[in-house]
Parts: sequence; structure tokens; C-alpha cells
Amino acid sequence: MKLTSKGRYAVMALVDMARFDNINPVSLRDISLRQGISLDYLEQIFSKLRKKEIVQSVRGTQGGYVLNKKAREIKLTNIFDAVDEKVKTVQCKKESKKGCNGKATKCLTHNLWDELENHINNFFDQKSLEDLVKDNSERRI
Amino acid sequence: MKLTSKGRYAVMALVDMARFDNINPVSLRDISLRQGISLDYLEQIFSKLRKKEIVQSVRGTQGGYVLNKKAREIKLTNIFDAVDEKVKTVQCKKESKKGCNGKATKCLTHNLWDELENHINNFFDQKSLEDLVKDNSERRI
DNA sequence: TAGATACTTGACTATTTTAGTCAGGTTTAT
DNA sequence: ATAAACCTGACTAAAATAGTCAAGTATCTA
Ligand code: FES
Ligand code: FES
Repeated sequence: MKLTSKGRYAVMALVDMARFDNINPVSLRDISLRQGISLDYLEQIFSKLRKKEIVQSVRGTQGGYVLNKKAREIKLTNIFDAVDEKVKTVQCKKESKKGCNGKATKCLTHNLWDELENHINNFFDQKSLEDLVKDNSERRI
Repeated sequence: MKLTSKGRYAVMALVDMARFDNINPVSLRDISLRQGISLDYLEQIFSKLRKKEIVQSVRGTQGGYVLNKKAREIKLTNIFDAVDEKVKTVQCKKESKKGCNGKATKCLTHNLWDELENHINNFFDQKSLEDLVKDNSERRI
């Protein structure tokens, strides 16, 4: 089970942004340099974040991105959702009545994985961008 | 973030085994048929489980595998550990002093991912094979 | 003691996913 | 005008996953 770079970068970039005043746009170039993430890759990621209205773009020189909501209102869940970083523990299709074995009943471990998925998603539901910025600044002191 | 089939199958197979008396060995062929998992793949998985002493093998006709410990004492953590299903959320090497960005400090989100990893591992530490068998039989009533 | 059952081992491979790259745009401040 | 920065879609190398395959060895039973 591992976290992909796309998800990790999305959060990393947004924490980077959230540390500023949220008035002046932050350019991807700057984020790229500060965080060591490929600019082209960041562009893909921010395109998704924009579509899900997590950030707003400002085009042209001096442009960049700004947060579209208060940092407190942006949860990890929202970010992961935007970039298609999903937690997937079961093998079967959840809606389907069939199990991962193709049989008519769910497999022996289906409920376990479902629990696990909830357990992980709870974590993501609780953490906001604000928490992350705070955490980080507090630790620097 | 997703769970791999190897990990899922390992647990599935062990739950299947744990439902029996633990005296007569259970053959992989039976598990394969009951759970719809490739026999060859199961063999790879059980080879690892045996090396980590989660199961014991009985060769020859009527052979198979038996649990090597009480179901209560086998935690998900042990199983995942045995089959190399590891939770990996950070990108950097944990022991290293360097961050994932190659810089001398850990990145902005390192602590977050570390927390996440603990959160997930807690779940695995708590669940035992016994719990899973119980859960399952209780739900059948 | 022959044959069947079942574990044992190691190498090999197709498929999928990931983590980007690349090439071309468009918009806007100065 | 020109440069900074966003925007878009297609493409690709590398890694991981999910197996398969082949050739054993051990043990029970008839
Ligand atoms: S994971 Fe849902 S049926 Fe097996
Ligand atoms: S994940 Fe550890 S430094 Fe970024």
C-alpha cells in the first residue's frame, strides 16, 4: 500500500501555497523550485485542482494560483479527490452484488477491507490544510 | 493508495484456513478453489508465510498447511510483514537525514505522511485472525 | 513400490500503473 | 512586443503487479 507521488505533491504544493497571504498568486515555477517538483507535472496536478475549485488561476505575467477557499475548509479528502488519488482496498466493485471471486457473495475479507478504507478516509476527512500549515510552523520554533 | 492482491490474498487464505480445526492440514488446492485464487500464486505467498513461521507445512498426500500460532496471536501486521506488503507513505528514506526533495531538511508534508503511516499501521496491529473469523461468522447468522 | 497428492523453488512475462516529458498553444502585465 | 505564466493533450520510460511456467522433492496409500 503506498501513497503515490501525485497525491503527495498535490498536498505538498498546496501547503506551500497556503503559507502565503492568499492574495498574491503563487506561480507554479516558484513551487517547483521550492519543493523540487517537476513544473510540467505540477501543471497537470493544478489543472485538476482548478477543475475541482480548490484553487483559482490568474493568467498572465505575475499570475499563478490562489486558494479558492479558506485553508480550514480544504480537507485532505478534497485534495485527494481532486487529483484522483483514491483509497482502494477492496477488489470487487462496491456497488456490485458480486464478490471479488466472481461469486454471488462478498469474500471472507470484504468487510475487513471496507473497515480499513473507512479508517484511512477518516484520517483524510479530519486533516485540513490549515492544520498542516500550523503543524509545520509550530515545529520550526 | 491501494492494497495489493498479494496482501489481500494472504489474509483471505489465512482466514479460510483459520475457520478449520487447525489439526488437519488445509491444501492450497482447496483454498484456491474456495477463494478463487491462482494456485501458483498461493504457493508463492505461502512460501513467505512459512518462512516467517505464520504457517507450517505438511508434505505429501493429505498434506497442506496449518497455522503455526493461535489465531488470536496472528495480527494483520504479521501477515503483511511476511508477504512484504508494506505501508509506504513517505518518499524519503526514513533513516536518512535528507528530505524527499534532496535537501537537508524533511519536506513540508513529511510529518503528515508519517502520522498517516502510523494511523494505518495501528489498524493492522489491532486486528487478529481470530477477530476476522469471528466477524465473519457473526455476520452469517 | 507405483502413483498420486501436495509442497518447493526459481525464473520468466504480460499487463497495468506511475511518474513523468514534450510540444504546442493562450492570456495578460509591463 | 515580449516575457511570464497558465493551459491542453498526447506521448513514453520505468517500475510494480499479478501472475504463469517448469522442474523438482516428500509422503501417503493402494
Ligand atoms: S473484496 Fe469485496 S468481495 Fe472480496
Ligand atoms: S516525505 Fe520525507 S521528506 Fe518528503
